[in-house]
Amino acid sequence: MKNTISGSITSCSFVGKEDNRPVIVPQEEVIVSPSGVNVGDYTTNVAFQLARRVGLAPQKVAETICKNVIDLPDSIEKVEFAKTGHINFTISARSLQDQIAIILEQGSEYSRQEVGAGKKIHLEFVSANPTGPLNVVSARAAAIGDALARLLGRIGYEVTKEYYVNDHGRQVRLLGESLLARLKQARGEKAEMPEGGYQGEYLSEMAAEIAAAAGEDSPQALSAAAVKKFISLHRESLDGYGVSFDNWFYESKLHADGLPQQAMDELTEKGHTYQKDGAVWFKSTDFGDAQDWVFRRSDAEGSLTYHPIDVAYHRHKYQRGYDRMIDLWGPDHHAHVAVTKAGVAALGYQLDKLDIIIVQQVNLIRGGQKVKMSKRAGEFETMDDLVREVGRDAARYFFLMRSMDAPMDFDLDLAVAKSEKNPVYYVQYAHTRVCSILREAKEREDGFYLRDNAAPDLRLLVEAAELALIRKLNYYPQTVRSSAENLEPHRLPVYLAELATVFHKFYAVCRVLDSENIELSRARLALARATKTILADGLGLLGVSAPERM
RNA sequence: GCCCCCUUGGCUCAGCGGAUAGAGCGCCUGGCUACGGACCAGGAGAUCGGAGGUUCGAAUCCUCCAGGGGGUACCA
Repeated sequence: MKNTISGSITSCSFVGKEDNRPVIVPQEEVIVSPSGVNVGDYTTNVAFQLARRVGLAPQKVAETICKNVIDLPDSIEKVEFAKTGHINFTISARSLQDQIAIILEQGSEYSRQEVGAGKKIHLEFVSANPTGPLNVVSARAAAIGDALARLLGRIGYEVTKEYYVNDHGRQVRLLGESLLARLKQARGEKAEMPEGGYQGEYLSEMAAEIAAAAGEDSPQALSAAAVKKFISLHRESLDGYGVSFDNWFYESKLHADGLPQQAMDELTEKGHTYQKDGAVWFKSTDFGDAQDWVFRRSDAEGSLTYHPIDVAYHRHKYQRGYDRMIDLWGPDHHAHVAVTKAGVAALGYQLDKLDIIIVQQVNLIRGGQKVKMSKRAGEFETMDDLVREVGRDAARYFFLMRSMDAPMDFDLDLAVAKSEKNPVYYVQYAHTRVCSILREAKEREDGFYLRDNAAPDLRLLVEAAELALIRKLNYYPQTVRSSAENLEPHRLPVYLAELATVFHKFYAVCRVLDSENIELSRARLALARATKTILADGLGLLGVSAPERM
């Protein structure tokens, strides 16, 4: 609908001053939604842009444009200019009413758009190390990544969700050594944790089980068994959270194919590395980074650090032919964004295809106090703990409510509260209410559904509350699109909360089931069902359930 | 030191260069003989961290400053 109006504006012309030279309105993004004042459904600022070019006041320009608008689509009831210079468009009631039939017919396809045109997006998220349970930041990233994947899919992208598994290298070896130490300690033998080893209590708890699976007590066998175990635990946690991945990519595969070494050699050949202190450094400062990084250690084997491996991994993504790659990383990887991009650029790949986004920290708040999460055993909250405590719906909704680039306070008390204070219930309750009405309609003798086969007369929906509700429904596709395109899934919960509000207002004012007025009841039932469709679809995109009863 | 993120009512946050900056919580008033009161109506409460700049127009873009957070390993 937005496009239709845009089309009508771009095709109208403005006659300039003395020379009568027609000035065509620029075909830029000129339509914006009105904010604040209730002036119409769409507004445009073209008059401001043209004012200077033609040497007239914006209001005069707006007035002239309004008077010369031609080919106004039927969907627009009126075009007005404001004294500020804005030109406002109001969608006709008729066109709004028709939206209901469209929503009911299209269902979740109502928000389907083809702006992605089948382009392939690679979305990597969570990618936690298989050395411990998933934490709350992983839970945040999982909620966001999963919602983004659905949103991008909805607007026509082909999305691949990938989980990168660090199953190779130093931290894996360390994990095996830590386990061995724990095992020995459990047997009463004297054993020291290796330097920088994994202290977490979960390791002691799992040591015996892992040892049994490993079959032998070598660090190698133990770490392999532990990695396997943690990967399956991660998978379980994510399953319980409703998040699945299309692909689990193992770092060991990169090594098996010799890709990190190859990337390293190539960077050296191209002159992007240098020797210092016995190590090989990559000149990432040449590509805008704040510092250079060691890529090959000075140890006896000349082993590679994490960075060239990650560069190789990203090159592998490029080679797989994605049009765009999006990584969601935790705040602890902050400094690595620049070096990874630098490495990719040094190998000659286009950086504009790659977005590395940092999902910021999560502070758990209980009783108004920050929950302390030290690295010491048992003192950090895992993703499973969180989900167990607040439930999957509240966890996902809370994470998705907030913009991902700001650290967030997660109020545990609010998330568990089964009350009006809890934002996720507010939205779900709207859905439940519709379901309740629909149940009632079925049970009643009035035959709201079965009176006849004719479609309900949507022209009966003329109340302000009814039209306001349809207006909000009509706005849904744009919300989906902007959430997806801007990689800002939090816009959707904001919208859903607004939709719930408009519905609750409608509910307060407009009785849906009225035996005295069957035709109106049927029309309002259609509106209620359309609302249910959008609420359920929106919640579904967020991975949050839309309950029939609460 | 350097890099990144954040700063909007008492609190937690929306806000897409445009009109009178919006929600929720908390606080104060009201509202169920009806399809679920986990709801609705109304009120108080904001010099959008500060100073410059760009612009017809800035919470939004740019620069500087301040405060908060994170990072700055030959760990990942």
